[in-house]
Amino acid sequence: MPNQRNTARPAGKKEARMRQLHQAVAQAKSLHVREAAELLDVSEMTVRRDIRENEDILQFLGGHIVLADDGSHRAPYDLADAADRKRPAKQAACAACAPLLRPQQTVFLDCGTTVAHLVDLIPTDMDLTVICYALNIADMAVRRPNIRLVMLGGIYDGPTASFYPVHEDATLEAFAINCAFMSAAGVAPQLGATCTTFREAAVKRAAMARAQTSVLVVDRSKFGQVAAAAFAPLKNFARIATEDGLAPPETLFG
Amino acid sequence: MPNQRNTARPAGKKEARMRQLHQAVAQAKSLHVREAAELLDVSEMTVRRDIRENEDILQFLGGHIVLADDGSHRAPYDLADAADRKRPAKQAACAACAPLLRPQQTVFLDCGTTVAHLVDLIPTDMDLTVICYALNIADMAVRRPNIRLVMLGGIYDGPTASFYPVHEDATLEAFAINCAFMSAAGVAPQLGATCTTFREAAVKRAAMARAQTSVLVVDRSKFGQVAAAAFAPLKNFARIATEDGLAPPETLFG
DNA sequence: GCGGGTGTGATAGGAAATTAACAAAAAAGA
DNA sequence: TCTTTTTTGTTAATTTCCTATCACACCCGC
Repeated sequence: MPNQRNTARPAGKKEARMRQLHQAVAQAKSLHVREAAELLDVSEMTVRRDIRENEDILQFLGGHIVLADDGSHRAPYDLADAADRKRPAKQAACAACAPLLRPQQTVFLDCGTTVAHLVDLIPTDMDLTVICYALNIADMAVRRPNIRLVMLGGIYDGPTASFYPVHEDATLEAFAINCAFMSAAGVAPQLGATCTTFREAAVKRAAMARAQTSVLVVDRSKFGQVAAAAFAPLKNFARIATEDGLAPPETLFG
Repeated sequence: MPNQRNTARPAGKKEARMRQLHQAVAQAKSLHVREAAELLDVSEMTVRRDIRENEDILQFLGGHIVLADDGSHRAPYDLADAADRKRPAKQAACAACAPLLRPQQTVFLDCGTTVAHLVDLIPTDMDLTVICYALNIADMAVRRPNIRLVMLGGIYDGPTASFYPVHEDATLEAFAINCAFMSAAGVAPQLGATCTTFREAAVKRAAMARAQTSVLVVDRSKFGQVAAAAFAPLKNFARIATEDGLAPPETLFG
């Protein structure tokens, strides 16, 4: 299986085209096939083929190319990441922890594409307060009239589509969080849950500190991975949700 | 002028349909004509006609209905408001104050659809720090790699698509604003610039307090109007930008 | 009840987009 | 170098969308 490369990326013309296309579409919000073809200097047919092979990244909408899936991943520009992302697994993990949602509760939703799927699983008649700091999450939550949305502001970071506080942020202190749904770039037995940047870790820790319960939502491909910034030992999570369902952290890693 | 009703609204079948359609599209982000037709229980042809008459609200994109103008006004759900909005005037007002932008500056962009057009007028090679608290502004600014975006967080308010702080917000205090581009619901000689809610006024005042210069960006239809919350006398603005260009506040209202 | 107007539905023509199939070109491997 | 495989371009056929036109139903004023 030659598609098992998650680190080095030996170019590949297709991938380069998709990357450029994705950036152009993200910027313009929609691009006509014809324009895309001459931008990439290939035939219209090739553009169609490229997009069909990455249907979960870009999509056709009547001759125009748009971001797929309500642009819920407008954030992860990198197609290497985009390609290895397993959306079904992430959705399944979210489905596993959706039953934890209770009406009138306040929940924290972490950044990334994983917990974003949780928004779709909130019943349309369940009143809920959602606290987030990622733009893709906010974008989705805003469409739900039954959700009271609270956003933590700060400086925008493109790769995570999130805002990071410039000082200490007092917003979180105004809320008591019933359940924090956290994502992670890596999950390992000793190092616990890790993410890529330290300021991201700081926000995560702040949220978990104010949460009654924390749930880690990851697909199993994150197991054994380690990223630069550790933000919580596994003991701090009441449950870990994966595509295989909810499990207490002790039962993982033997 | 029978379109001067901003409170009572005597139904109108078309208007009711558009309202429902707009809500459905805002929620689903895109809706096929066929689905829309059976949702409204009218013919496909009627849906097309409805949308063509309100092209600045909803738009066709190859058989699918999407929010017009990149969803930059995802906020103002109310079609009565949406109908009276004059986009060209607002764009012209923004064009008038675009020359005030300087590289490396920090600017504040107020909420609403008016100053949103200013984002489109920022040259793609001009590095700029933009501070905002409205989701539609953030949505647009994020697409520009040359913009450093700062967002003020808080509780989301649907009608203005903005976030209002839960406590005092320390974020603004970390920045020095070169120019604040403000919007208003009304502009009147004695009462100055007014907006609809008091918490909106509070944010506006806080921003202007930290700004070297403030510019009021409005179309002339706002002149003589008065809303509930006054946030600044006209003297506090260095310039007022309308579709007729930039003018000092003294020259208006004789 | 009788026109005039408006709003709505149905049909057909043309334009555009999507698909499929095949040929040419490029890349990879032996 | 030659073959094999992959990738790309072209063309044609099919489907889909868009527009225009006409016909019918409804509402109002007279």
